[in-house]
Amino acid sequence: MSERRYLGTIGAEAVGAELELVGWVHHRRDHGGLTFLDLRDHTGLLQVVFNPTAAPEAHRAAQRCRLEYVVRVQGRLGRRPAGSENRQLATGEVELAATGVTILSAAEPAPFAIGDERPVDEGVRLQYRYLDLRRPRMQRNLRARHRFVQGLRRSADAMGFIEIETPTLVPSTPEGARDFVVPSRLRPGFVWALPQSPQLYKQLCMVGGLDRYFQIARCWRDEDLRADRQFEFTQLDVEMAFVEETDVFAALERLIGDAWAEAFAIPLGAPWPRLTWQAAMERYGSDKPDTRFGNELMTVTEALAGTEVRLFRSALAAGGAIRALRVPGGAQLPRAELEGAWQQVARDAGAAGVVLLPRLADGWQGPIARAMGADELARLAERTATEAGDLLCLVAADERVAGAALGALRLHAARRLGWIPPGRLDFLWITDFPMFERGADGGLQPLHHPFTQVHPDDWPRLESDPLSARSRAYDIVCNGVEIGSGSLRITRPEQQAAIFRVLGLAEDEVEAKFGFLLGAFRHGAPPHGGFAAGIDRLVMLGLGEPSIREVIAFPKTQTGQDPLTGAPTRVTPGQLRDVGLRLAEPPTGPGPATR
RNA sequence: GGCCCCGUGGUGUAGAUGGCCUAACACGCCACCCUGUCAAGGUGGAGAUCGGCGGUUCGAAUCCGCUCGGGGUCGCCA
Repeated sequence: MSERRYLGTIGAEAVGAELELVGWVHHRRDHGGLTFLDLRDHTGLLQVVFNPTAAPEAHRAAQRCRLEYVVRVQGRLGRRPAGSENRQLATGEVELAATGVTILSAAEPAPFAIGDERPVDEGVRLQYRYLDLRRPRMQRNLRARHRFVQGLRRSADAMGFIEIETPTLVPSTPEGARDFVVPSRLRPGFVWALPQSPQLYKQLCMVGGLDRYFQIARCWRDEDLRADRQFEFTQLDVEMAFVEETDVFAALERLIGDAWAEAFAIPLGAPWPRLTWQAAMERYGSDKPDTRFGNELMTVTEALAGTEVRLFRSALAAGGAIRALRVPGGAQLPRAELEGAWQQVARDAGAAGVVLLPRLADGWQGPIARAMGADELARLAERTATEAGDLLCLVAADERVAGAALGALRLHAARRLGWIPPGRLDFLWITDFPMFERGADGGLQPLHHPFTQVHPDDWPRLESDPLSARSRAYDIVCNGVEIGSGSLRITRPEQQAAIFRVLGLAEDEVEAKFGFLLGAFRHGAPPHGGFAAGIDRLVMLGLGEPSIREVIAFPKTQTGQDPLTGAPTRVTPGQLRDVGLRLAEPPTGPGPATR
């Protein structure tokens, strides 16, 4: 074939040309005599007309064409007869009068309609992903993703970043997420891990004098999947030497802003608002607040300090707080819904429950309101600006628990009552995260990672009161979705040693796990910091998709399987022998062995 | 591991309170008719025992239990 003409680009200027075109049969309209085939490629549709008197051979061949056949057609491009133009179609002024057609590939009837946006069961879509990819949604999404990534690359290049590929067979570390482990054939009994992030390598790049590193990095985490989480995902990974927070912020705002403009033709604006972690927790009960709407949380502990209500009194006696969320217009919600779904939201967030106080024109409703004094209710109304018609939600508990429950209710109310303005994008930075948190085992663990710098004001009390120490870590949040996080890194050995002491890591343990990094820092390490942003989530947001699976070509299901290939598969005895492994239990369930 | 939702021909759906469901509709598929349609039209046809197994019942797609699959979410994701 000479020069390929794409179907969606063919217009009136080509009228009279002899063309040879290829594509999929999108629609077929057989009038017995005249037969129309709509030919499709990724650029659009073109109508091909087969006339039995003008080209009997081609017409007969067209009768055999079915939907989704791949065909090559020859003919002359003509203007459509007056009155038969299709204004819905970009190429609707013209049509190809076919003189010949070749079936390049026949097609069985598709399990679902290709040219139709109607929803199809996602399991079926994934099983036939190659057909799903032909449909408008995935075509649009993957092309937008491509443009987004190209935008990132162009922008990074323009700012002097260089793209480095770091290894995907890396040492396994027990910290953080569960690793995907790869057995090592040449050292039986030893394993590789797939990287959860290129963190340590990019820091080594800084020591290596590369100055500004970036990578479109595939990362793996063997944890349960969600709408916004897959086993493997792609992040924009960035590290910069000789920088402070503001430099990293500016770089990320520009990178994402440039890519956003390129993929979605929307200017994001900059700089993005910054909110400390403390303020986010107080105002939204979340470290990834959805700031597209207000309705912030309030604290009413003082207003109820002298309360007789046992529920409140016992929480206060235990050192807890009473926090509040006002739901304007919420008093009309059915009692059954409040006591059902709304209570459930609070319980799922870890609270024992939520006190739901509808305020009507004739006063507060519910048994707890009746147990409260009139002055108490008046103070509550004043403090929270609750008016007739509103619903007041109160949670009395540990401050964090109360915040989490009301934060969850705030999101629930927003979806239920339509508080979220459509089309809005609220990017913001969350700063000043705590350095440590308590893990499930009661021990301290880094909130970000142990190479994060401590806030300069908090070094003095790092070891005496580690939980109060802030770090120089920061997140990007957009519309309540965590987009990514970063930090300024420690490069001074004595600071790093202090962190490891707080974490209770023995020196030989540190040496075994991170000796290579600490060694590098003894050879002239520039101060540096960076960021990692989830590309799947960014593209999902940009497209308004509800799940990252909609922007990933071949995703896994929630149970971590690929319905298309059947992976994961069993392993043959030979494969196991090669890598020196023996199965403790035979695998159950279906699934063929590979090879 | 917990909680919640869903599972009817190839696809999408309908099938309150169990019997009139020997399961309906739309699209798709097959055949025939039809020379200007474009979600073409017309006529006819094939195709599901209601995810699977077990139970309750005179009787179940409809009720119960278990199980499998899909999805949401909590835990988990330094």
